[in-house]
Amino acid sequence: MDSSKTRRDVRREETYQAIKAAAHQQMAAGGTAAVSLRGIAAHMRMSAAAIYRYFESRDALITALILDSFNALGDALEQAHHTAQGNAVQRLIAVLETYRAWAVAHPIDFQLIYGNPIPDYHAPPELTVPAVIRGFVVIIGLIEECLHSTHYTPRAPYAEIPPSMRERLEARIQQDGYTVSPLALYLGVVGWSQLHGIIMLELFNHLQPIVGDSAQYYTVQMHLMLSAFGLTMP
Amino acid sequence: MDSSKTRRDVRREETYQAIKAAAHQQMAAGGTAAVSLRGIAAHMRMSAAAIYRYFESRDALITALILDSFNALGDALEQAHHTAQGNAVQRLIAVLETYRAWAVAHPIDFQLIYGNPIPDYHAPPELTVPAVIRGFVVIIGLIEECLHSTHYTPRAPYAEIPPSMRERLEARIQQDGYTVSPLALYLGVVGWSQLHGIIMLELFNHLQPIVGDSAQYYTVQMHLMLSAFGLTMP
DNA sequence: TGTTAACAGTTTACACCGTTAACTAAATTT
DNA sequence: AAATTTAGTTAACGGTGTAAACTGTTAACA
Repeated sequence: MDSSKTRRDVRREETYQAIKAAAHQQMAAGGTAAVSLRGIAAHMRMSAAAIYRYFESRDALITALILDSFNALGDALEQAHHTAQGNAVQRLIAVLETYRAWAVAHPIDFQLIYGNPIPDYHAPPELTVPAVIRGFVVIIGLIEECLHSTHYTPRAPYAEIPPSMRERLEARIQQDGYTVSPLALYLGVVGWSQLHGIIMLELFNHLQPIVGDSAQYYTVQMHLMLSAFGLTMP
Repeated sequence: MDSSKTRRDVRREETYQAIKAAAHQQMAAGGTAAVSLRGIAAHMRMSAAAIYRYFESRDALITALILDSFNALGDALEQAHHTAQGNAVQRLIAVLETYRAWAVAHPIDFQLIYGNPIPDYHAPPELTVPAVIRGFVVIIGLIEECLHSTHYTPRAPYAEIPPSMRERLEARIQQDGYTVSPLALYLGVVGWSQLHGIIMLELFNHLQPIVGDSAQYYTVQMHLMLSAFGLTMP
Protein backbone atom coordinates (compact mmCIF):
# COMPACT_ATOMS: atom_id res chain seq x y z
CA MET A 1 0.00 0.00 0.00
CA ASP A 2 1.24 3.46 -0.78
CA SER A 3 0.67 4.45 2.81
CA SER A 4 -1.60 5.03 5.75
CA LYS A 5 -4.03 7.23 3.85
CA THR A 6 -6.48 4.98 2.17
CA ARG A 7 -9.04 6.50 -0.18
CA ARG A 8 -11.73 5.93 2.41
CA ASP A 9 -9.78 7.66 5.14
CA VAL A 10 -9.41 10.75 3.00
CA ARG A 11 -13.09 10.84 2.26
CA ARG A 12 -13.88 10.31 5.89
CA GLU A 13 -11.75 13.24 6.93
CA GLU A 14 -13.44 15.37 4.30
CA THR A 15 -16.97 14.71 5.49
CA TYR A 16 -15.78 15.01 9.09
CA GLN A 17 -14.63 18.52 8.38
CA ALA A 18 -17.71 19.23 6.25
CA ILE A 19 -19.97 18.30 9.16
CA LYS A 20 -18.09 20.63 11.45
CA ALA A 21 -18.17 23.38 8.86
CA ALA A 22 -21.92 23.07 8.42
CA ALA A 23 -22.41 22.96 12.17
CA HIS A 24 -20.21 25.98 12.65
CA GLN A 25 -22.17 27.85 10.06
CA GLN A 26 -25.44 27.05 11.80
CA MET A 27 -23.93 28.02 15.11
CA ALA A 28 -22.63 31.34 13.85
CA ALA A 29 -26.09 32.08 12.53
CA GLY A 30 -28.13 31.15 15.57
CA GLY A 31 -25.99 30.06 18.49
CA THR A 32 -25.34 26.57 19.76
CA ALA A 33 -29.02 25.76 20.17
CA ALA A 34 -29.46 26.28 16.45
CA VAL A 35 -27.11 23.43 15.65
CA SER A 36 -29.36 20.62 14.51
CA LEU A 37 -28.15 17.27 13.25
CA ARG A 38 -31.08 17.04 10.89
CA GLY A 39 -30.33 20.48 9.56
CA ILE A 40 -26.70 19.62 8.97
CA ALA A 41 -27.69 16.37 7.36
CA ALA A 42 -30.15 18.09 5.03
CA HIS A 43 -27.50 20.60 4.06
CA MET A 44 -25.14 17.78 3.23
CA ARG A 45 -27.84 15.67 1.62
CA MET A 46 -27.48 12.72 3.87
CA SER A 47 -29.46 11.28 6.74
CA ALA A 48 -29.14 12.62 10.25
CA ALA A 49 -28.24 9.26 11.65
CA ALA A 50 -25.17 9.12 9.43
CA ILE A 51 -23.57 11.86 11.50
CA TYR A 52 -23.27 9.34 14.29
CA ARG A 53 -20.57 7.63 12.29
CA TYR A 54 -18.48 10.75 12.92
CA PHE A 55 -19.66 12.06 16.26
CA GLU A 56 -20.87 10.11 19.22
CA SER A 57 -23.59 12.66 19.88
CA ARG A 58 -24.63 16.21 19.31
CA ASP A 59 -22.72 17.20 22.44
CA ALA A 60 -19.60 15.61 21.04
CA LEU A 61 -20.00 17.62 17.86
CA ILE A 62 -20.31 20.83 19.83
CA THR A 63 -17.35 19.90 21.95
CA ALA A 64 -15.36 19.53 18.75
CA LEU A 65 -16.54 22.95 17.65
CA ILE A 66 -15.46 24.44 20.97
CA LEU A 67 -12.06 22.88 20.58
CA ASP A 68 -11.71 24.29 17.11
CA SER A 69 -12.60 27.68 18.48
CA PHE A 70 -9.92 27.45 21.13
CA ASN A 71 -7.37 26.64 18.51
CA ALA A 72 -8.60 29.27 16.09
CA LEU A 73 -8.12 31.93 18.73
CA GLY A 74 -4.70 30.55 19.51
CA ASP A 75 -3.82 30.58 15.82
CA ALA A 76 -4.99 34.16 15.43
CA LEU A 77 -2.86 35.31 18.33
CA GLU A 78 0.21 33.43 17.18
CA GLN A 79 -0.18 34.74 13.69
CA ALA A 80 -0.58 38.29 14.96
CA HIS A 81 2.55 37.77 16.99
CA HIS A 82 4.53 36.70 13.97
CA THR A 83 3.38 39.45 11.67
CA ALA A 84 3.56 42.24 14.24
CA GLN A 85 6.13 44.96 13.63
CA GLY A 86 7.96 47.42 15.84
CA ASN A 87 9.26 47.26 19.37
CA ALA A 88 7.97 44.92 22.05
CA VAL A 89 5.32 47.32 23.30
CA GLN A 90 3.99 47.95 19.82
CA ARG A 91 3.84 44.26 19.13
CA LEU A 92 2.05 43.62 22.41
CA ILE A 93 -0.51 46.23 21.48
CA ALA A 94 -0.99 44.66 18.09
CA VAL A 95 -1.61 41.25 19.61
CA LEU A 96 -4.06 42.64 22.16
CA GLU A 97 -5.96 44.40 19.40
CA THR A 98 -6.09 41.12 17.54
CA TYR A 99 -7.55 39.51 20.62
CA ARG A 100 -10.54 41.86 20.62
CA ALA A 101 -10.85 41.82 16.84
CA TRP A 102 -11.12 38.06 16.87
CA ALA A 103 -13.72 38.19 19.61
CA VAL A 104 -16.00 40.59 17.77
CA ALA A 105 -15.47 38.77 14.49
CA HIS A 106 -16.35 35.44 16.11
CA PRO A 107 -18.68 36.30 18.97
CA ILE A 108 -20.22 32.85 19.23
CA ASP A 109 -16.85 31.15 19.31
CA PHE A 110 -15.59 33.57 21.90
CA GLN A 111 -18.62 32.88 24.04
CA LEU A 112 -18.07 29.18 23.67
CA ILE A 113 -14.56 29.56 24.92
CA TYR A 114 -15.26 31.78 27.88
CA GLY A 115 -18.80 30.93 28.87
CA ASN A 116 -20.16 27.43 28.85
CA PRO A 117 -23.87 27.28 28.20
CA ILE A 118 -24.30 24.23 30.36
CA PRO A 119 -23.46 24.25 34.05
CA ASP A 120 -21.28 21.37 35.18
CA TYR A 121 -20.11 20.80 31.63
CA HIS A 122 -16.48 21.54 30.93
CA ALA A 123 -14.82 20.86 27.65
CA PRO A 124 -12.08 18.28 28.21
CA PRO A 125 -9.33 20.21 29.99
CA GLU A 126 -6.53 18.04 28.62
CA LEU A 127 -7.37 19.50 25.21
CA THR A 128 -8.55 23.00 26.03
CA VAL A 129 -5.86 23.97 28.50
CA PRO A 130 -3.01 23.61 26.01
CA ALA A 131 -5.00 25.63 23.48
CA VAL A 132 -5.64 28.40 25.98
CA ILE A 133 -2.02 28.37 27.00
CA ARG A 134 -0.91 28.75 23.41
CA GLY A 135 -2.55 32.15 23.23
CA PHE A 136 -1.71 33.11 26.75
CA VAL A 137 1.92 32.28 26.29
CA VAL A 138 2.21 34.66 23.37
CA ILE A 139 0.93 37.53 25.47
CA ILE A 140 2.89 36.72 28.59
CA GLY A 141 6.00 36.29 26.49
CA LEU A 142 5.51 39.71 24.95
CA ILE A 143 4.99 41.25 28.37
CA GLU A 144 8.16 39.62 29.56
CA GLU A 145 9.98 41.05 26.59
CA CYS A 146 8.56 44.48 27.36
CA LEU A 147 9.74 44.26 30.95
CA HIS A 148 13.31 43.71 29.77
CA SER A 149 13.17 46.48 27.22
CA THR A 150 14.06 50.13 27.53
CA HIS A 151 10.37 50.97 27.33
CA TYR A 152 9.76 49.74 30.85
CA THR A 153 10.22 51.68 34.04
CA PRO A 154 8.68 50.04 37.11
CA ARG A 155 5.70 51.97 38.31
CA ALA A 156 3.60 51.56 41.43
CA PRO A 157 1.35 49.77 42.13
CA TYR A 158 2.23 47.34 39.36
CA ALA A 159 5.95 47.22 40.02
CA GLU A 160 5.40 44.41 42.44
CA ILE A 161 3.03 41.51 42.87
CA PRO A 162 0.60 41.90 45.76
CA PRO A 163 2.06 39.85 48.63
CA SER A 164 -1.10 37.80 48.91
CA MET A 165 -0.57 36.43 45.42
CA ARG A 166 3.20 36.10 45.07
CA GLU A 167 3.52 32.66 46.47
CA ARG A 168 0.68 31.25 44.43
CA LEU A 169 1.98 32.63 41.14
CA GLU A 170 5.47 31.37 41.76
CA ALA A 171 4.15 27.96 42.59
CA ARG A 172 2.11 27.90 39.38
CA ILE A 173 5.13 28.82 37.30
CA GLN A 174 7.32 26.19 38.88
CA GLN A 175 4.63 23.53 38.71
CA ASP A 176 3.94 24.01 35.01
CA GLY A 177 7.54 24.70 34.08
CA TYR A 178 6.96 28.09 32.50
CA THR A 179 9.93 30.25 31.70
CA VAL A 180 8.40 33.58 32.64
CA SER A 181 8.86 35.87 35.57
CA PRO A 182 6.09 35.98 38.17
CA LEU A 183 5.62 39.68 37.48
CA ALA A 184 4.96 39.08 33.80
CA LEU A 185 2.41 36.42 34.69
CA TYR A 186 0.78 38.74 37.19
CA LEU A 187 0.51 41.61 34.72
CA GLY A 188 -0.79 39.16 32.17
CA VAL A 189 -3.61 38.06 34.42
CA VAL A 190 -4.48 41.60 35.42
CA GLY A 191 -4.53 42.70 31.81
CA TRP A 192 -6.48 39.68 30.75
CA SER A 193 -9.23 40.18 33.30
CA GLN A 194 -9.55 43.88 32.53
CA LEU A 195 -9.73 43.50 28.78
CA HIS A 196 -11.94 40.46 29.07
CA GLY A 197 -14.55 42.54 30.87
CA ILE A 198 -14.59 45.13 28.13
CA ILE A 199 -14.94 42.54 25.40
CA MET A 200 -17.68 40.66 27.18
CA LEU A 201 -19.73 43.77 27.78
CA GLU A 202 -19.24 44.76 24.17
CA LEU A 203 -20.34 41.37 22.87
CA PHE A 204 -23.63 41.71 24.70
CA ASN A 205 -24.09 45.31 23.68
CA HIS A 206 -23.99 46.58 27.22
CA LEU A 207 -21.18 49.01 26.56
CA GLN A 208 -22.14 50.72 23.34
CA PRO A 209 -25.16 52.60 24.72
CA ILE A 210 -22.82 54.35 27.13
CA VAL A 211 -19.48 54.71 25.42
CA GLY A 212 -20.54 54.71 21.80
CA ASP A 213 -17.52 53.45 19.90
CA SER A 214 -16.48 50.38 21.83
CA ALA A 215 -13.44 49.66 19.67
CA GLN A 216 -12.04 53.03 20.58
CA TYR A 217 -12.93 52.48 24.22
CA TYR A 218 -11.00 49.22 24.18
CA THR A 219 -7.97 50.83 22.63
CA VAL A 220 -7.96 53.73 25.06
CA GLN A 221 -8.37 51.55 28.12
CA MET A 222 -5.70 49.15 26.94
CA HIS A 223 -3.24 51.99 26.49
CA LEU A 224 -4.07 53.40 29.91
CA MET A 225 -3.55 50.01 31.42
CA LEU A 226 -0.22 49.37 29.76
CA SER A 227 1.14 52.74 30.79
CA ALA A 228 -0.09 52.08 34.32
CA PHE A 229 1.97 48.90 34.12
CA GLY A 230 5.01 51.12 33.49
CA LEU A 231 5.32 50.74 29.74
CA THR A 232 6.02 53.85 27.68
CA MET A 233 3.54 54.11 24.88
CA PRO A 234 4.81 54.68 21.36
CA MET B 1 -66.67 42.30 46.67
CA ASP B 2 -64.10 43.07 49.26
CA SER B 3 -61.61 44.27 46.64
CA SER B 4 -59.23 43.70 43.80
CA LYS B 5 -57.81 40.44 45.06
CA THR B 6 -60.27 37.77 44.21
CA ARG B 7 -59.52 34.22 45.29
CA ARG B 8 -58.69 33.31 41.74
CA ASP B 9 -56.23 36.15 41.31
CA VAL B 10 -54.33 35.06 44.37
CA ARG B 11 -54.13 31.52 43.15
CA ARG B 12 -53.05 32.74 39.73
CA GLU B 13 -50.23 34.75 41.17
CA GLU B 14 -49.15 31.73 43.20
CA THR B 15 -48.89 29.38 40.26
CA TYR B 16 -47.30 32.17 38.19
CA GLN B 17 -44.50 32.38 40.72
CA ALA B 18 -44.37 28.59 41.07
CA ILE B 19 -43.82 28.20 37.34
CA LYS B 20 -40.94 30.66 37.44
CA ALA B 21 -39.49 28.93 40.48
CA ALA B 22 -39.63 25.55 38.78
CA ALA B 23 -38.09 26.98 35.63
CA HIS B 24 -35.32 28.58 37.63
CA GLN B 25 -34.63 25.31 39.35
CA GLN B 26 -34.37 23.47 36.04
CA MET B 27 -32.11 26.15 34.70
CA ALA B 28 -29.82 25.93 37.70
CA ALA B 29 -29.56 22.21 37.15
CA GLY B 30 -28.92 22.11 33.44
CA GLY B 31 -28.64 25.54 31.90
CA THR B 32 -31.20 27.48 29.94
CA ALA B 33 -31.48 24.71 27.38
CA ALA B 34 -32.78 22.45 30.12
CA VAL B 35 -35.82 24.59 30.79
CA SER B 36 -38.64 22.49 29.40
CA LEU B 37 -42.30 23.37 29.68
CA ARG B 38 -43.20 19.72 29.94
CA GLY B 39 -40.68 19.26 32.71
CA ILE B 40 -42.04 22.19 34.63
CA ALA B 41 -45.56 20.97 34.10
CA ALA B 42 -44.71 17.50 35.32
CA HIS B 43 -43.05 18.94 38.40
CA MET B 44 -46.19 20.93 39.12
CA ARG B 45 -48.51 18.07 38.22
CA MET B 46 -50.30 19.85 35.49
CA SER B 47 -50.29 19.73 31.73
CA ALA B 48 -47.68 21.56 29.69
CA ALA B 49 -50.29 23.43 27.72
CA ALA B 50 -51.59 25.03 30.89
CA ILE B 51 -48.41 27.08 31.17
CA TYR B 52 -49.60 29.02 28.16
CA ARG B 53 -52.25 30.57 30.38
CA TYR B 54 -49.37 32.29 32.16
CA PHE B 55 -46.69 32.78 29.55
CA GLU B 56 -47.12 33.44 25.89
CA SER B 57 -44.23 31.14 25.02
CA ARG B 58 -41.12 29.55 26.40
CA ASP B 59 -39.17 32.64 25.40
CA ALA B 60 -41.54 34.82 27.37
CA LEU B 61 -40.96 32.65 30.40
CA ILE B 62 -37.23 33.04 30.10
CA THR B 63 -37.60 36.76 29.59
CA ALA B 64 -39.48 36.88 32.88
CA LEU B 65 -36.65 34.98 34.55
CA ILE B 66 -34.11 37.43 33.16
CA LEU B 67 -36.10 40.36 34.37
CA ASP B 68 -36.37 38.85 37.82
CA SER B 69 -32.62 38.43 37.86
CA PHE B 70 -32.05 42.03 36.87
CA ASN B 71 -34.29 43.19 39.64
CA ALA B 72 -32.80 40.84 42.20
CA LEU B 73 -29.35 42.24 41.48
CA GLY B 74 -30.72 45.75 41.65
CA ASP B 75 -32.36 44.96 44.97
CA ALA B 76 -29.15 43.51 46.35
CA LEU B 77 -27.16 46.58 45.38
CA GLU B 78 -29.73 49.00 46.71
CA GLN B 79 -29.96 47.11 49.95
CA ALA B 80 -26.17 47.05 50.28
CA HIS B 81 -26.19 50.77 49.65
CA HIS B 82 -28.66 51.36 52.45
CA THR B 83 -26.98 49.20 55.03
CA ALA B 84 -23.41 50.25 54.24
CA GLN B 85 -21.56 52.15 56.91
CA GLY B 86 -18.65 54.58 56.92
CA ASN B 87 -17.49 57.24 54.50
CA ALA B 88 -18.34 57.33 50.83
CA VAL B 89 -15.32 55.30 49.78
CA GLN B 90 -16.02 52.62 52.34
CA ARG B 91 -19.62 52.41 51.25
CA LEU B 92 -18.60 52.20 47.60
CA ILE B 93 -16.29 49.33 48.44
CA ALA B 94 -19.06 47.60 50.34
CA VAL B 95 -21.42 47.86 47.38
CA LEU B 96 -18.80 46.62 44.93
CA GLU B 97 -18.11 43.65 47.16
CA THR B 98 -21.83 42.96 47.21
CA TYR B 99 -21.81 43.03 43.45
CA ARG B 100 -19.33 40.18 43.25
CA ALA B 101 -20.86 38.33 46.17
CA TRP B 102 -24.22 38.34 44.45
CA ALA B 103 -22.66 37.14 41.21
CA VAL B 104 -20.97 34.14 42.80
CA ALA B 105 -24.02 33.38 44.92
CA HIS B 106 -26.30 33.49 41.88
CA PRO B 107 -24.14 32.51 38.93
CA ILE B 108 -27.06 31.46 36.77
CA ASP B 109 -28.87 34.73 37.27
CA PHE B 110 -25.72 36.69 36.66
CA GLN B 111 -25.23 34.84 33.41
CA LEU B 112 -28.79 35.53 32.41
CA ILE B 113 -28.10 39.20 32.88
CA TYR B 114 -24.70 39.47 31.27
CA GLY B 115 -24.41 36.51 29.01
CA ASN B 116 -27.29 35.89 26.74
CA PRO B 117 -27.37 32.12 26.41
CA ILE B 118 -30.29 32.01 24.02
CA PRO B 119 -29.70 32.13 20.30
CA ASP B 120 -31.37 34.88 18.35
CA TYR B 121 -33.11 35.89 21.50
CA HIS B 122 -32.56 39.38 22.83
CA ALA B 123 -34.29 40.44 25.98
CA PRO B 124 -36.53 43.42 25.25
CA PRO B 125 -34.37 46.48 25.92
CA GLU B 126 -37.28 48.60 27.06
CA LEU B 127 -37.53 46.30 30.06
CA THR B 128 -33.92 45.40 30.74
CA VAL B 129 -32.27 48.75 30.36
CA PRO B 130 -34.13 50.36 33.26
CA ALA B 131 -33.32 47.35 35.40
CA VAL B 132 -29.63 47.64 34.56
CA ILE B 133 -29.71 51.30 35.35
CA ARG B 134 -31.18 50.72 38.78
CA GLY B 135 -28.04 48.99 39.97
CA PHE B 136 -25.74 51.18 37.97
CA VAL B 137 -27.21 54.34 39.42
CA VAL B 138 -26.34 53.25 42.93
CA ILE B 139 -22.70 52.80 42.02
CA ILE B 140 -22.41 55.95 39.95
CA GLY B 141 -24.08 57.91 42.74
CA LEU B 142 -21.57 56.63 45.24
CA ILE B 143 -18.68 57.47 42.94
CA GLU B 144 -20.06 60.96 42.56
CA GLU B 145 -20.24 61.26 46.31
CA CYS B 146 -16.64 60.09 46.59
CA LEU B 147 -15.50 62.70 44.06
CA HIS B 148 -16.94 65.43 46.23
CA SER B 149 -15.49 64.08 49.44
CA THR B 150 -12.18 64.80 51.10
CA HIS B 151 -11.03 61.31 50.11
CA TYR B 152 -10.61 62.31 46.50
CA THR B 153 -7.62 63.97 44.92
CA PRO B 154 -7.61 63.97 41.12
CA ARG B 155 -4.99 61.66 39.75
CA ALA B 156 -3.82 61.08 36.22
CA PRO B 157 -4.86 59.46 33.97
CA TYR B 158 -8.29 59.24 35.57
CA ALA B 159 -8.62 62.91 36.48
CA GLU B 160 -10.11 63.59 33.11
CA ILE B 161 -12.23 61.83 30.58
CA PRO B 162 -10.39 60.83 27.41
CA PRO B 163 -11.26 63.48 24.83
CA SER B 164 -12.61 60.88 22.46
CA MET B 165 -15.33 59.95 24.91
CA ARG B 166 -16.25 63.25 26.59
CA GLU B 167 -18.83 64.33 24.11
CA ARG B 168 -20.58 61.01 23.99
CA LEU B 169 -20.85 60.68 27.76
CA GLU B 170 -22.17 64.20 28.16
CA ALA B 171 -24.76 63.57 25.48
CA ARG B 172 -25.85 60.39 27.21
CA ILE B 173 -26.25 62.18 30.53
CA GLN B 174 -28.28 64.98 29.03
CA GLN B 175 -30.37 62.65 26.94
CA ASP B 176 -31.37 60.44 29.84
CA GLY B 177 -31.60 63.25 32.36
CA TYR B 178 -29.12 61.83 34.82
CA THR B 179 -27.86 64.03 37.61
CA VAL B 180 -24.28 62.84 37.64
CA SER B 181 -21.08 64.34 36.42
CA PRO B 182 -19.54 62.94 33.25
CA LEU B 183 -16.42 61.98 35.19
CA ALA B 184 -18.42 59.88 37.65
CA LEU B 185 -20.11 58.12 34.76
CA TYR B 186 -16.77 57.54 33.06
CA LEU B 187 -15.17 56.09 36.18
CA GLY B 188 -18.27 53.99 36.68
CA VAL B 189 -17.97 52.46 33.24
CA VAL B 190 -14.26 51.87 33.59
CA GLY B 191 -14.75 50.25 36.97
CA TRP B 192 -17.66 48.22 35.76
CA SER B 193 -15.82 46.78 32.79
CA GLN B 194 -12.74 45.94 34.84
CA LEU B 195 -14.59 44.22 37.65
CA HIS B 196 -16.95 42.52 35.25
CA GLY B 197 -14.03 40.78 33.61
CA ILE B 198 -12.79 39.42 36.90
CA ILE B 199 -16.21 38.13 37.87
CA MET B 200 -16.85 36.51 34.51
CA LEU B 201 -13.54 34.71 34.53
CA GLU B 202 -14.18 33.59 38.08
CA LEU B 203 -17.65 32.26 37.28
CA PHE B 204 -16.19 29.97 34.64
CA ASN B 205 -13.26 28.95 36.78
CA HIS B 206 -10.69 30.43 34.46
CA LEU B 207 -9.10 32.56 37.12
CA GLN B 208 -8.75 30.25 40.09
CA PRO B 209 -6.08 27.98 38.54
CA ILE B 210 -3.81 30.98 38.26
CA VAL B 211 -4.58 33.27 41.15
CA GLY B 212 -5.96 30.80 43.65
CA ASP B 213 -8.24 32.83 45.89
CA SER B 214 -10.35 34.77 43.45
CA ALA B 215 -12.28 36.66 46.11
CA GLN B 216 -9.04 38.09 47.36
CA TYR B 217 -7.93 38.84 43.83
CA TYR B 218 -11.14 40.77 43.25
CA THR B 219 -10.70 42.77 46.43
CA VAL B 220 -7.08 43.60 45.70
CA GLN B 221 -7.74 44.66 42.13
CA MET B 222 -10.73 46.73 43.17
CA HIS B 223 -8.66 48.58 45.73
CA LEU B 224 -5.89 49.18 43.22
CA MET B 225 -8.42 50.50 40.76
CA LEU B 226 -10.10 52.84 43.19
CA SER B 227 -6.82 54.32 44.33
CA ALA B 228 -5.78 54.72 40.70
CA PHE B 229 -9.00 56.70 40.36
CA GLY B 230 -7.67 59.04 43.04
CA LEU B 231 -9.61 57.77 46.03
CA THR B 232 -7.73 57.35 49.30
CA MET B 233 -8.33 53.93 50.67
CA PRO B 234 -9.43 53.57 54.27
C1' DT C 1 -8.10 -12.65 -6.84
C1' DG C 2 -11.86 -13.83 -4.44
C1' DT C 3 -13.48 -13.84 0.32
C1' DT C 4 -14.11 -11.54 4.46
C1' DA C 5 -14.44 -7.96 7.57
C1' DA C 6 -14.93 -3.13 8.40
C1' DC C 7 -17.41 0.75 7.42
C1' DA C 8 -20.51 4.66 5.41
C1' DG C 9 -24.75 5.17 4.71
C1' DT C 10 -29.91 4.27 4.83
C1' DT C 11 -34.73 3.64 6.83
C1' DT C 12 -37.53 3.13 10.69
C1' DA C 13 -38.94 3.87 15.22
C1' DC C 14 -38.94 5.97 19.90
C1' DA C 15 -39.17 9.47 23.27
C1' DC C 16 -39.03 14.06 23.93
C1' DC C 17 -39.79 19.02 22.79
C1' DG C 18 -42.83 23.64 22.01
C1' DT C 19 -47.10 24.92 20.42
C1' DT C 20 -52.07 25.05 18.85
C1' DA C 21 -56.96 23.76 18.94
C1' DA C 22 -61.04 21.99 20.86
C1' DC C 23 -63.07 21.06 24.94
C1' DT C 24 -64.44 20.75 30.21
C1' DA C 25 -65.06 22.36 34.73
C1' DA C 26 -64.83 25.78 38.03
C1' DA C 27 -64.92 30.51 39.72
C1' DT C 28 -66.55 35.11 39.07
C1' DT C 29 -69.81 38.45 37.47
C1' DT C 30 -74.36 39.99 36.33
C1' DA D 1 -79.74 31.40 38.83
C1' DA D 2 -77.75 32.38 34.40
C1' DA D 3 -74.03 34.06 31.75
C1' DT D 4 -69.35 34.64 31.24
C1' DT D 5 -64.70 34.53 32.01
C1' DT D 6 -60.86 31.61 32.97
C1' DA D 7 -57.76 27.58 34.59
C1' DG D 8 -57.25 23.50 33.32
C1' DT D 9 -57.53 19.19 30.29
C1' DT D 10 -56.50 15.98 26.14
C1' DA D 11 -55.08 15.25 21.42
C1' DA D 12 -52.50 16.36 17.66
C1' DC D 13 -48.65 18.49 14.56
C1' DG D 14 -44.09 19.18 13.31
C1' DG D 15 -39.82 19.40 15.15
C1' DT D 16 -35.68 17.42 17.81
C1' DG D 17 -31.67 13.76 19.21
C1' DT D 18 -30.79 9.04 19.25
C1' DA D 19 -30.82 3.66 18.87
C1' DA D 20 -31.43 -0.44 16.05
C1' DA D 21 -31.64 -3.11 12.04
C1' DC D 22 -30.33 -3.22 7.58
C1' DT D 23 -27.80 -2.34 2.81
C1' DG D 24 -24.34 -1.55 -0.10
C1' DT D 25 -19.31 -0.24 -0.77
C1' DT D 26 -14.43 -0.24 0.34
C1' DA D 27 -10.21 -2.05 2.14
C1' DA D 28 -7.49 -6.05 3.87
C1' DC D 29 -6.01 -10.70 3.65
C1' DA D 30 -5.82 -15.85 2.21
